[in-house]
Amino acid sequence: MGRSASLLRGLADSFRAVDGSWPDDTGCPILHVDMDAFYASVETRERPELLRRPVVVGGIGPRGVVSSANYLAREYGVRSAMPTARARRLCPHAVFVPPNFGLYAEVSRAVMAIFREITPLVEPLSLDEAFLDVSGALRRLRATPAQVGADLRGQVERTVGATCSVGVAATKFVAKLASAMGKPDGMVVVPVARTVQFLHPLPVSALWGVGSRTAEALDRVGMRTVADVAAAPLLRLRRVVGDALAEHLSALARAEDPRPVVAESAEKSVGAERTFDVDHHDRALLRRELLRLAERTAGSLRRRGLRGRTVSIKVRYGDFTTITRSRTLPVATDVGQEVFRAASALLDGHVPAGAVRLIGVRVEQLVVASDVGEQLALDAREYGWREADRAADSARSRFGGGAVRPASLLDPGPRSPSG
DNA sequence: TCTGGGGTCCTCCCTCGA
DNA sequence: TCTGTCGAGGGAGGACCC
Repeated sequence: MGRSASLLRGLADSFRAVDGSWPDDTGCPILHVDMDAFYASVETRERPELLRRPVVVGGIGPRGVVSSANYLAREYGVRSAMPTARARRLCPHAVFVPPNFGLYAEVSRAVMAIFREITPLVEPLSLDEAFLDVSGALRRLRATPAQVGADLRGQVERTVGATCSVGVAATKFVAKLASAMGKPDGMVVVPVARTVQFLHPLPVSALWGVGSRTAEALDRVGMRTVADVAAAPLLRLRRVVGDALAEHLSALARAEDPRPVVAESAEKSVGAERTFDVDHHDRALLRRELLRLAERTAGSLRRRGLRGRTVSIKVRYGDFTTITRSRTLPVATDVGQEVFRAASALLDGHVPAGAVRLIGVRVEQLVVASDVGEQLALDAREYGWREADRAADSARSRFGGGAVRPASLLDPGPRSPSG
């Protein structure tokens, strides 16, 4: 461990909750709760024989990547987003499991229900993490935020049999950093008065919105820590990362993050994509896959009670160059055939030939279906397809997902990691 | 090392109408 | 009638997050 790493470790330890005591949590109503190696934990819970074995959840095909790895697998260098093939080389004796998102969603619902018993102000970020604003619940619970966090951790473990880590702070950004420092199975509390001391030694990549590209750009001008960003004049930062990101990073680096915990937020787009096991040139095959993805996307829209106006397709070639093409429809739709027609026209008219690695469909500019009603502009053809889609949805809910599908999809299609 | 899938947000460029 | 400007909205691409 290098000097700066051990410095950070020492810093984290000074904020950690140990044996029922923790730093001053006055004015720290924001909790960030993050399940530890969530998918791998759920798999282990379902299959106790996996206990004490390295477990890797991810795509098991030749182009799969790791979604989650338990801490035993991480000791071998396995990380999420790593190609599964590399994970196999690093840890050949690990158990590799394909993801079961239905199961994870079910466990996630149980976890979120625990959070909502504490406060209605729960903002889920994904299946395995959420922000909670407990400021309104403290009096009722007769507890401080850190006590709420400690109780919640026990309750989650007893109810779903998996551990979580909690960050307690005055703002969302700091609470999120704190929970990451608490991992695994720990809690970190960042007192208001020590927030800057907590933030400033961290690398710029700790800032929300700084990935590898932005970190490189900041490094080129000598900004390597959060303290460097906090001290930088806004004009200089703007020149490096653009106006919006500069404002955002400068505020975060100075511990300013006024974003509230928002219990519900409207979805902006819905889509589906697929990476093939091998690259494909065949347009007929690509079009069939596009139909499958369009039907899946439209199904997701209908389940959510949404329709969308803009249909976009994404094509990634074998050399990883990626293009997107989009078209805005006159009226919003949730009909698979309508989405497919737009997507197919984009593929035929705007996508150069080549070896295609990935193809995807996305629908944007979403509106709530019940707000739209049956549009007057709807022509007889689309009305017919919508009725057909509804009948198919109802058959699928009774007889299973594969019960109804377009005739052109009756052949199994090209193989992929996701099936 | 060789890069999934589902998303959000930002920037830049272009077109169109006022 | 022609030209310039400005803002809105669409489209494309990229970075980022989990």
